[in-house]
Amino acid sequence: MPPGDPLREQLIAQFDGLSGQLQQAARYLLEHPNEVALVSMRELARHAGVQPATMTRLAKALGFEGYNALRARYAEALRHERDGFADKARRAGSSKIADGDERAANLLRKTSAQLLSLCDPEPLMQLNAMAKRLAKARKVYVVGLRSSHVVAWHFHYVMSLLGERSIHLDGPAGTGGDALMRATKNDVLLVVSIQPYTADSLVLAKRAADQGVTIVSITDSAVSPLAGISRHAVLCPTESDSFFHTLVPALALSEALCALLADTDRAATLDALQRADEHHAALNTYATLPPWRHC
Amino acid sequence: MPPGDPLREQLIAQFDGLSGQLQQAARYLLEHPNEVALVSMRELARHAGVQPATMTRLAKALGFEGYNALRARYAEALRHERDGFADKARRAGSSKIADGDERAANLLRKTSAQLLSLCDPEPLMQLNAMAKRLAKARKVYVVGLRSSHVVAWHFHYVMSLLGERSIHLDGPAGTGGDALMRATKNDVLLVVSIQPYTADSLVLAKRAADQGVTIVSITDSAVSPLAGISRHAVLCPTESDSFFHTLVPALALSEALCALLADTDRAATLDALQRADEHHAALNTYATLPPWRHC
DNA sequence: AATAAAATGATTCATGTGTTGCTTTCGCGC
DNA sequence: GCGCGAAAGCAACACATGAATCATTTTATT
Repeated sequence: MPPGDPLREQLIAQFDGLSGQLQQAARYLLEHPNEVALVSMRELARHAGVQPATMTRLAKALGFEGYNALRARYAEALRHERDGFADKARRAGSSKIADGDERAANLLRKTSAQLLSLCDPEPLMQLNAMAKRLAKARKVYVVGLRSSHVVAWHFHYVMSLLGERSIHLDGPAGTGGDALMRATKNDVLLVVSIQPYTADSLVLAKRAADQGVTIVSITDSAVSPLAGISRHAVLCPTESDSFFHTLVPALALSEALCALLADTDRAATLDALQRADEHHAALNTYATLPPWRHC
Repeated sequence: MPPGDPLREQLIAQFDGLSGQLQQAARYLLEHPNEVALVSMRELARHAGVQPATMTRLAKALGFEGYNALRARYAEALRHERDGFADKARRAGSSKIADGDERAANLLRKTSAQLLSLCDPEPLMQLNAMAKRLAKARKVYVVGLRSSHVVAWHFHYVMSLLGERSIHLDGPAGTGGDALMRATKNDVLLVVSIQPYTADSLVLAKRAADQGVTIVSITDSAVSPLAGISRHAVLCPTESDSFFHTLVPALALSEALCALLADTDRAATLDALQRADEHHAALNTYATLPPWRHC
């Protein structure tokens, strides 16, 4: 559909070689590219003032297998128009890549696009609001079970470098939720859960909500069980071509959240990192020095 | 399709009153609004993991005459979104994006680009080679400490769904590395470590290498201490504008690795997932069903 | 525990779809 | 005027689609 689209160019290039009815059909495609995928061929033909068969013939004249192939091409253009970079991304990996490499490349490209989709105004707004709410909490409890453990743990780990406000609800022998008993109305519970939602997470969140604790969540849908009870919910895509859902967008959100929180009090952050640095230096935790030396 | 769309709101509002299959269908509509008008009802139902009839029922539950009316509504939204797209792009830089929004967007965009950079031939090749090596290992030991715990744990979690070849070197009271004592030359140790490299990880890797265990690693540099002793090393970017290094690319690599491994024996994978599914169903682990039902 | 009610799955059906082969029309040189 | 070839219209077909119906399972209620 955009002026630079290769199909559009082809249509224009071949136009003069087409004849009568084909031209009329082609003209309609050029002028109403978005209609193509949204209505049936017969209806499209009616609008274009052309016989249905002409559309089939045009498709073949353009080198497509049949009309459906042409239609699919327009549908694809519609899907990816929002992010015009999609073509760029697709072309990027077009060089000589091996059989199995293509599989991995597709997974990574798709995930990359999902991260970009998080830059839409809506998730950004929620993320920012969540950061503000977390910043003024007395304590921040964090829970994320099973696959979501990845995100919850990472959030807690980073926050624990910055202070002692974060409490990870993840103890052995099922004691994970116990710390919540001391939660107050000034506290916030960050719940991370994506489909399939772990039952324990939901129970814990519900209990906390009843206690008056503010719930914020990183989850995957506006109709997630968490979205209803959350003060703020950031929605992240999780779809993947593999058999499990991807956690990469959720983790990226967690990192962004941590960055925003660290920004709210730069002085305190630097001070905390200084202490952490000294601590780890004394213990020889690291084989090389932490990287925030030169910030 | 936009967050404020009345149909979307209605869908969310009515969601709790819907039942089972209807909810699953509704969820798919919410998460893939642009697909609705672009594919047939039956195909949509397949993607949503739902019977075709369910889509008809959902349409009527939402007050539409039939599915076609619903579909027309989505088609209209698609048409209008594109109209609105023009001026949205026009005032893109100007409008109300809060200060913190830009910060988060920058982080996410940068991370997204880093994922794309993993689609270069070099990392893909390494990743594929690593997957092949892991596929024929007797046991796969996994270690990743501190921030890298995120990646190591995720890899182990997914692999544990697929079988019992994976062993996570992460026990309490410093016993994490003990399992390595039983490692043989037929085993592989996957080490995840980025700067600053945790000393314990390196010690463990060195010991394993001396035992004759094959080392593969996800790390951040060709001159990482791990790269030298690794049979295969996938390098991932970790740079971030925040004070900590990003783990998102490393996690994405882990996911891709898992997908490649799952692909090597599809039958076994599906069988293992079936078992996992039954297990969790019996225990009521999840509040909703795992998503791989309809693959 | 038994029954009713609702939800889900499977089957069937009428309709609309894209396609194809055939007929008709049109343009053009002889 | 007459054939000739390409383009355009037409109608029938095979097939997929959305919807309606009935059977089965699940869930709730008494």
